[in-house]
Amino acid sequence: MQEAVQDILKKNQLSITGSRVKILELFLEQQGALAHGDIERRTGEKFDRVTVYRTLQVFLNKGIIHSIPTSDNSVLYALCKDDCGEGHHHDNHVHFVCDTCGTTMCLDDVTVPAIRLPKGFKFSEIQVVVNGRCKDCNQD
Amino acid sequence: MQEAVQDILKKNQLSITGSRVKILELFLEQQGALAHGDIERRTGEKFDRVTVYRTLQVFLNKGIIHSIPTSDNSVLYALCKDDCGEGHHHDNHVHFVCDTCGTTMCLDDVTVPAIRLPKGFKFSEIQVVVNGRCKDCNQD
DNA sequence: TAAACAGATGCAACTTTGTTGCAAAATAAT
DNA sequence: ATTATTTTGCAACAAAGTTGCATCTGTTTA
Repeated sequence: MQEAVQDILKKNQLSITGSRVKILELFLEQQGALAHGDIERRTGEKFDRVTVYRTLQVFLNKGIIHSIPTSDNSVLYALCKDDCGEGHHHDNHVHFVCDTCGTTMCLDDVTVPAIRLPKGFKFSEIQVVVNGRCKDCNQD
Repeated sequence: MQEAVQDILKKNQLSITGSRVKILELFLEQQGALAHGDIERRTGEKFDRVTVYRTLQVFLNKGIIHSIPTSDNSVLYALCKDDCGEGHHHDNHVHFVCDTCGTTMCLDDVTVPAIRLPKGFKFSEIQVVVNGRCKDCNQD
């Protein structure tokens, strides 16, 4: 774990600091997406709010994480797959929000379908967010 | 226009008040989606911020408008088609955000494709937001 | 390894966005 | 026209996000 974290930071030419390590660890040990508030809470408010914002911003810029638009318009972040480089992401997967347990996750195996746009429109990115009931919640 | 507005309000059993009429007019005379801030500005700050929030909330509940999640996580609203009733919407269309002019619009003719979810997952709603360059901006 | 540099952090102050309770005003019903 | 019901505006607040700056930490180089 420690190694993975340091690897990611080094690969992105980021200095290894307390907040970056801790926040990356959170993402690695968690399968779902995290909101800014989650991160503050789960770091035990050890870091300043501003630091968390800036750390997330850096991770976003580097393509380490990506943000997910949700229908209630809260901001969520999730780890990118390795093939996301600086500048542009290619998170070509569907996001799923469970209405029962509230978890938001990446469905890495579900690719975004092609969309036939009207004449004159050109797309650069397509976001698909599915709401429903996740695997775990459907077992009850 | 005036009639259309009053019609919509009556149909939804809402009293006809200044802010509701004005805000509905904004939506009707505009093809794109509106952010809360747009509405405040374009009503000339005639109405209290709180009133605008509450009016939008009422319109949402009644199914007169729907909200659109965007990748930059701002909240946008757009008029629903007539067949949206109170409680649940069926805005089965794709939303488009133009990266050039910033307009967000409903592509009413582009329906949301079926998504094949992994075993155990059940969907209730699917949101598709496409970023790119709109018709108007591609003519330049 | 220590000094020097660059970058990251924390703090304070502030802006923007959204919410709540309540009294006053506007709308609808009688 | 009067009453009852909604809606509105105000004030105060809470949450979310930003900026500038001094201080501290991590990295580099000698």
